[in-house]
Amino acid sequence: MAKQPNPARRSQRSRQAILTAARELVSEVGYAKLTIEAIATRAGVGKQTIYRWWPSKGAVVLDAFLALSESGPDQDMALPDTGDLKADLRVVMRATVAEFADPAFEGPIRALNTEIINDPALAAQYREKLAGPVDEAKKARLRSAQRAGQLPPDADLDLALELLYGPFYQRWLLRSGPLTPQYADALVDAFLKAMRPDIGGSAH
Amino acid sequence: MAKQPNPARRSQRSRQAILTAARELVSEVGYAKLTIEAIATRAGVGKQTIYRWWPSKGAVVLDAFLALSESGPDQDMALPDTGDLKADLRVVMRATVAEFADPAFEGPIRALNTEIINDPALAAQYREKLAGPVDEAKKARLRSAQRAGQLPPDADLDLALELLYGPFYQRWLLRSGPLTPQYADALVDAFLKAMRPDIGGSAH
Amino acid sequence: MAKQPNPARRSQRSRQAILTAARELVSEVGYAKLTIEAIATRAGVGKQTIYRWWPSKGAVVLDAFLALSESGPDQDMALPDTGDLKADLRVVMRATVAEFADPAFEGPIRALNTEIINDPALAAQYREKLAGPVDEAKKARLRSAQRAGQLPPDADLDLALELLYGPFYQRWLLRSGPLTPQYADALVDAFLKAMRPDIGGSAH
Amino acid sequence: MAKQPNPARRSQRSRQAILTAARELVSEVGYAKLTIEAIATRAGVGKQTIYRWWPSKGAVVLDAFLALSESGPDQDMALPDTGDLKADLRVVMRATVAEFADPAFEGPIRALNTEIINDPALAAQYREKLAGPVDEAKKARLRSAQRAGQLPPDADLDLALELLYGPFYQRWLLRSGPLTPQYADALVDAFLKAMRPDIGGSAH
DNA sequence: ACGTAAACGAGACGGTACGTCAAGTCTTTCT
DNA sequence: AGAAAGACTTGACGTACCGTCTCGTTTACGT
Repeated sequence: MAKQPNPARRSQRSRQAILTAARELVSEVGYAKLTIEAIATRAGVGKQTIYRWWPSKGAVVLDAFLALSESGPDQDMALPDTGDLKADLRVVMRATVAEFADPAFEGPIRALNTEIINDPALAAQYREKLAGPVDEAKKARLRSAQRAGQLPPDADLDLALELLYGPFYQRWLLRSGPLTPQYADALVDAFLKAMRPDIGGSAH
Repeated sequence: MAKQPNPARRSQRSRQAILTAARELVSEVGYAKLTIEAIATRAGVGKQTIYRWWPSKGAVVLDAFLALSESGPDQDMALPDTGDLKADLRVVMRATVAEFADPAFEGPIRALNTEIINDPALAAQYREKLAGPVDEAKKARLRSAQRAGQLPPDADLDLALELLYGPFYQRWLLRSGPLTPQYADALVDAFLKAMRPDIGGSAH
Repeated sequence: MAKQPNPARRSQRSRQAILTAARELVSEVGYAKLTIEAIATRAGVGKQTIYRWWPSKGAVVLDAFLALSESGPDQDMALPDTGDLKADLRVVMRATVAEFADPAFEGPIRALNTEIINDPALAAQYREKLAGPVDEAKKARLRSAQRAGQLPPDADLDLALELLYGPFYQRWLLRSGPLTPQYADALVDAFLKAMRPDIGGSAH
Repeated sequence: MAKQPNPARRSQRSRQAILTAARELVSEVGYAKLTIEAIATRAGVGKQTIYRWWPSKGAVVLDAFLALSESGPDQDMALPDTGDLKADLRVVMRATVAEFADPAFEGPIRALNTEIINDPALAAQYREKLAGPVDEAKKARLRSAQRAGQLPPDADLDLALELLYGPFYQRWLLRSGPLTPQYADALVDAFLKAMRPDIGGSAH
C-alpha cells in the first residue's frame, strides 16, 4: 500500500509556484506542449513534488484555474435579476460570448475542455468545483423566472441550460461560426421560444 | 525548400494498411495511447511512409474514418422525409443518440473531436469531408419542411442545426446526462418550438 | 549552456553494465555494426544514460577497454630487464606479435584504431590513458640500455620506438604480411642495427 | 542467383559523374559524412546505378581515386635513381612527408585507410591497384641499389619497405609527431643503418 | 531547543516515442 | 534493357519526457 503524504505538511510555497508556473506555461506553449518537467523547472520545484500531489497534468492545470477563483471565499457568481428575463439573459450570453472570444481566455479553457472530454475523473472534478456552482447560479435565475411566471413551473432546468448553452458551446468548440452579440441574442430568443408552453392547435 | 513526394507514385497498398491499422489500434488502445510507431508496425510499413503523407497523428485517424465513407461514391446520407417533420426528426435524433451511446463508436469519435477542437487545420478538413456533407443533408430536410410550411421560410438553417444538435453534443461530450430516446424526443420538441414564428403578444 | 550531469550521482552499476556490454558486442558484431541502442539494451540501461556520460560510440568502446586495465591501480607494465637488450626485446616483440595475431584481441583493437585515426579527440584520450603509459615503460627499458652502453646516450627514444613498432603496426593494420616470431626477431635485429652509432667511413 | 549487369552497356557518363561527385563530396564533408544518396544526387544519377556497380561506399571512393591515376596509361611512378641511394631516398621521403602533411590530401587518404583497415576485400583491391605498383617501383630502386652494392643482395625488400615507411605511416596515422623534412632524413638514415650487414664483433 | 521524520530540490535512472536520416530494395517511367 | 527517379521497409540516430527512485537539505513537529 502506497504511503499517503501528509497534507498538513504540504508546502504552500511550492503549491503556489506550481500553479502559477502551470498557468503561465499553458498560456505560453499551449496545453499539448505543456510538460510536467517544464512546470517543475519553472516553479523551481522537484518533479516528485508535483507527482506527490497531483495525479495528472490535467489535474494540475485544472487546479491552476480553480485556484484563480479561490481568491474570494464565495465569489459572486449570481446572475443579474432585474425581473426582465430576456434582458438579463441577453446580458449574460453576450458576456459569455465575449469571454470565450477573447484569445487570452480561450486557449486554456479550450485545453481544459479537451482534457475533460477524455478524462471522466477530471470531468467530475471540473463539474463539482467549477461548472456545478456556475450552473447552480444559472438555474437560480431560471427558478426566479418560474416564480415570476415567465417560464413554465415544470420546466426541466438542466435541459433548459443545455438548450441555451449547448449551441454556443458547439459553435465555440468547433469554431463553426462567429461569436457575436447578435448570435448571443439569437440564442436567447430561440431559448425563450423553446421554453414557451405548447400552444393549443399546434396540429401535429 | 522541402521536396514534395509525388502522389502519383503513392503505394495504395501501404495507404490502406496504414488506415486499417490506425482504425484497429484506435479501437484497441484509444486515441491517446495510439502511436505512430505502433501504426507503422501493425501496418508493416516504414514510419517514414506515414510521415511522408500525413502531417500528424490526428490526420491519419481522420483519414482512417474518412476512408470508411469512401466506399460508396455518393453514399445515401439523406434524411427520411415522410412529410411529418417532427416524426422524421425524432427518428433521426433517436438514431443519433443511440449511435453516440454505443461504446464501440464513441471512443474513436470522441478522440477525433478532441483533436479537432485543438487543431483548426484538422477541423477544416473534418468539416469539409465529413461534417459538411452530413450537415447539408440535414439542411436539405429542413428546406423541405420550409417548402411544406412547417418551418419559417426565412429561418437561419445553420443556427437551426445548432439548436437541434448543440445541446446533444454538449451532453455527450461532457457526459452531463443520459442519452435516451426520451431525451432525443425532448430535443426535437424544443427545437420545433424554438423555430415557431413569434406569436403576437409575447410581451417580453 | 548545457547542464552537466553530476558525476557524484553516477550509477556505477550502470557504468559497468555499459562497458561490459560494449566489450561483448564489439567482439560479437564488430565495431562498425555496433550501435548505441544495442549497448543500452544489452546493458539494461536507457540510451540517455549512455549519451549522458559519453560523447560518442568510440568513447564508450575506448572506456570499455580502459576499464579492463583499471583492475590493478598501477598494473605492472614494466618490460623485462635482464641486461640483455636484444633478448628482452625479442621476448617483448614476440609477445606483442602473438597478441595482435590473436583473433579475439585483434577485432576490438582494430576497431579502436580505426576510430582513433579519424577522431583526434579520441586519439588524445587514447594516448594519455593507454598508449602513453605503455610507451613510457618501453622508453624506461631503452634508457636502461642507454645506461648500460647498449644504445647511444643521445638516441631519440620516440623515434626509436617508432622504428621498432612502426613496421609491425603497418603490417598488422594493412595485413600486408604474416605476424610470426621470426618477423618479431627480424624487427628487433633491424632496430638494433639502426640504433648503432655511425661507423667511421660510411661515406654517405 | 542474382542477375549480373552487363558491363558492356554501362554508361560511362554516369560512371564518371559518380566518381567525380564522390571525390568532391569526400573533400567537402569528409568520408564519414559521405552518403550514397548525396553522391547519387550530386551525380544526377539513381541510387540503383551506384548499387549496381559498386558493393560499398568504400569501393566507390577507392575507385574515385584510382580513376585519377588512370589518366596516363602507365604513369611514371619510378623513383629517382642518381646512383646515390641516400640522396634519392631523402628526396622521396621528403616528398612523401610533404604530401601527407598537406591537409587537402590527407583527408581522403586517411578516410581510405580507415576503410581498408576494416575491409579486407577493399584492402586487396587497394593493394592490387594502388599500393602494389607503387611498392614495386620502390623495390625496383632498392634492387638497383643492391646491384650497386649499396644494399646486401639478400635483403628482404618487403621488410625493407616496412622499415622505411612503417614508422612514418604510424606517426601519420596516429598523429604522434610532426612530419618534417628532418624527420624524413632521420628515417632514411635509420633505414640505411638497419640495412647494413652485421658487423663483426657485434657481441652476442 | 532539539531530534527526527516529513516534505522538499535536484536530478539520475530505465523506458517509450518522437521525428529525421540513410541504407539498400523495389517499382515505375522514360529513353 | 539500362538508367532516372523516387517511394518503399528497415532500423539507428539523438532528443524530449515520462514516472520512479535515490540523494542530501530544509522545515516544523512532538517531545
